Amino acid sequence: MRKDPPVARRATWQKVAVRDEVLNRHDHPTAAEVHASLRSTGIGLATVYRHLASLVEEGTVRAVEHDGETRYDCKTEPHAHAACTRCGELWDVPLPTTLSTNGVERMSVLDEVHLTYAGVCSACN
Amino acid sequence: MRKDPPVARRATWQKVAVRDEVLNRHDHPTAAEVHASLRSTGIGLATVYRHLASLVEEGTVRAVEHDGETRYDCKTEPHAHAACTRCGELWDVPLPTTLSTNGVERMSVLDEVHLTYAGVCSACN
DNA sequence: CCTCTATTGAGAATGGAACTCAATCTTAAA
DNA sequence: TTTAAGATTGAGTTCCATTCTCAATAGAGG
Repeated sequence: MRKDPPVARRATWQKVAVRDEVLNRHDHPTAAEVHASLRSTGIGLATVYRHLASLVEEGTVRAVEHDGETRYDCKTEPHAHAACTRCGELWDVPLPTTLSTNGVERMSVLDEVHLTYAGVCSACN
Repeated sequence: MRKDPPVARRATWQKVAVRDEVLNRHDHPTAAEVHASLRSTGIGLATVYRHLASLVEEGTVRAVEHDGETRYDCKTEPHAHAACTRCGELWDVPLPTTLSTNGVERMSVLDEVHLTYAGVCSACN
């Protein structure tokens, strides 16, 4: 008996603010960072989380798990990520043009491929 | 002024138990699952976490982030994972033999490549 | 203006992971 | 052995990201 998830249907100013904030920055912000950027509007943290979830569900933005927290990505086309373990920076890199799915036969429906390179960026090194 | 992390140096029965448990199962258990399996020994959950962390640091086992929790993998050679979003099962798959690192030039030291396929396994479908 | 429902936000709840610290165990010296 | 110094343990606490609860509010359609 699960309650229906709270999916926003109306385009309230809160939803517009959250969407615009994520779409306008390319630095993969966390929910807390989005909330911080919108602090002056008085929006609540729970509302930010709610709208981020619904934007992901709609396919407007993409969620990226990194280092135990969820970051949001304005770029929805398939792509990989690279992360610096020193400074924590996360940036986009193209997905290899050919990616063999050898050994994934047991998967009858392949939805997503998550590829992340971890290392030290040249700035840190 | 950070306290040194508690790295276990002595091979206590607790450490041996945690290591053996992870090395003997191929189902990518979580810390809580390892703790549950060792319940009869009376080992503490914090001790399980500590030894899992030190085993990862030593390179004896490998940590895999999946669905917001850390799972432990007895297989340390480079390989990819596949996860069923329906039943939650996680299994090993080989890494593609050639994986272009196109666009990763900004990374001066490449430590790890994390590749995970997400979808629905044939059993669930 | 009214009613009904969606949405909001403050705060509480959750859950995995890490930390604290007194008690216990080891080691190596005496 | 006996002992002191130091490492390890585990119960409980704390942390932190995220989700949930619920009373209050806002809008849409009458």
